Amino acid sequence: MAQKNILQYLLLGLLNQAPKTGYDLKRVFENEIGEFWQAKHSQIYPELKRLETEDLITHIELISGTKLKKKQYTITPSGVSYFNEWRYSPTSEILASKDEFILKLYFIESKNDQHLPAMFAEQTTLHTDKLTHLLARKALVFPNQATITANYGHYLILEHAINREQDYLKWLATADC
Amino acid sequence: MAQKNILQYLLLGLLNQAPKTGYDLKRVFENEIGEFWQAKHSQIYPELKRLETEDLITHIELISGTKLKKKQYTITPSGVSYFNEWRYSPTSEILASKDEFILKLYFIESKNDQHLPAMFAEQTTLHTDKLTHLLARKALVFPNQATITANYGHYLILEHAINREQDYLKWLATADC
DNA sequence: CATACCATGTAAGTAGTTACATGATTAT
DNA sequence: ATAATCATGTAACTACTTACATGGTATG
Repeated sequence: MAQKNILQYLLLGLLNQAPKTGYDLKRVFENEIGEFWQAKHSQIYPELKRLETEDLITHIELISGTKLKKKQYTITPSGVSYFNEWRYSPTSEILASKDEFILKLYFIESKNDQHLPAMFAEQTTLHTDKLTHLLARKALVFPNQATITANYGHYLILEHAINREQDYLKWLATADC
Repeated sequence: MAQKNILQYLLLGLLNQAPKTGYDLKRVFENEIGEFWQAKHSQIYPELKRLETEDLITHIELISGTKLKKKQYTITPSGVSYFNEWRYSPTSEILASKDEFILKLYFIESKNDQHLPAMFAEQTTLHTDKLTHLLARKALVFPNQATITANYGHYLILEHAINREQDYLKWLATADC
């Protein structure tokens, strides 16, 4: 995945919602959008610096407590238009999803391979755990209609993640026999 | 995706089925397993060279026509055991699927956003085309039960890809309203 | 005879991970 | 006081893409 620099748009989009620090952004990747994009702090901090040199964002320094410095980034007007350009442009390519389990399945030669049941059982556990976690998050973050309306995009993405796990589990159940 | 070198296992697994040239391998990525892993020839050829220095594969030179040289790679016994180690080891981590469309959705603020219908329509077209293509491939490659039995892993992976597109389309249909 | 495909390679660059490094604050 | 978390950064490396480069073969 070395080509489009989608990270920059995500950072701009997140800063377009509200000013944030690098650490705040890092946490968004760990939580809400982590299901569909990952970024470590070691990638986020340099990218924020680069975006600032491009005048797409600016920062001010805040002090937490007595001496802990943090940089709060804000999107600039040109940052907003650069973000909107991406946001409302066609999304033609379906980005690759890589699935190591499916690849291992590819090398199975027979329906009766003795390893198949254990492999399916393992994935079922894994995806069940993930689904449970996502459902718990949904219940926590969206307890009522007002919270959904206030964070509609986040809701959509979480719903999609839940849907994806449910379908994956359904496939595991039917494929394994 | 910079960490596990899954490509090496895929190359070994494919050579474990039968000896192949780099170009043969390149085509497998374009066709059968391209739905779940991608690799360009510029990544495949150097990796084959590396695997040979590790004594996991060897090659002989063949001549096509009168002078076109090609290298046919064969897996070695240590290559087979290295492959099997991966193949039958637990697959604990669910690898990230990156979806640019879902990320764009994340930044939608309201259910009534005027851009939503066009965005969903575009994705519906995209995934419908992909599904059509996959179904055509299935009909072509697996015309009868014998072809399924002979390439069971390939069948499983293609079925999963079809299933995934169907579920994605189902979600697009219900989420868009 | 030209186009598409077969066949192999390298170079340069971008994206992303892991590890190294440091220090402050909050909760237990 | 100690562990978890807040907060920011860089260095080294691996994975992957795009572009450059070359030449043979088969089909119409």
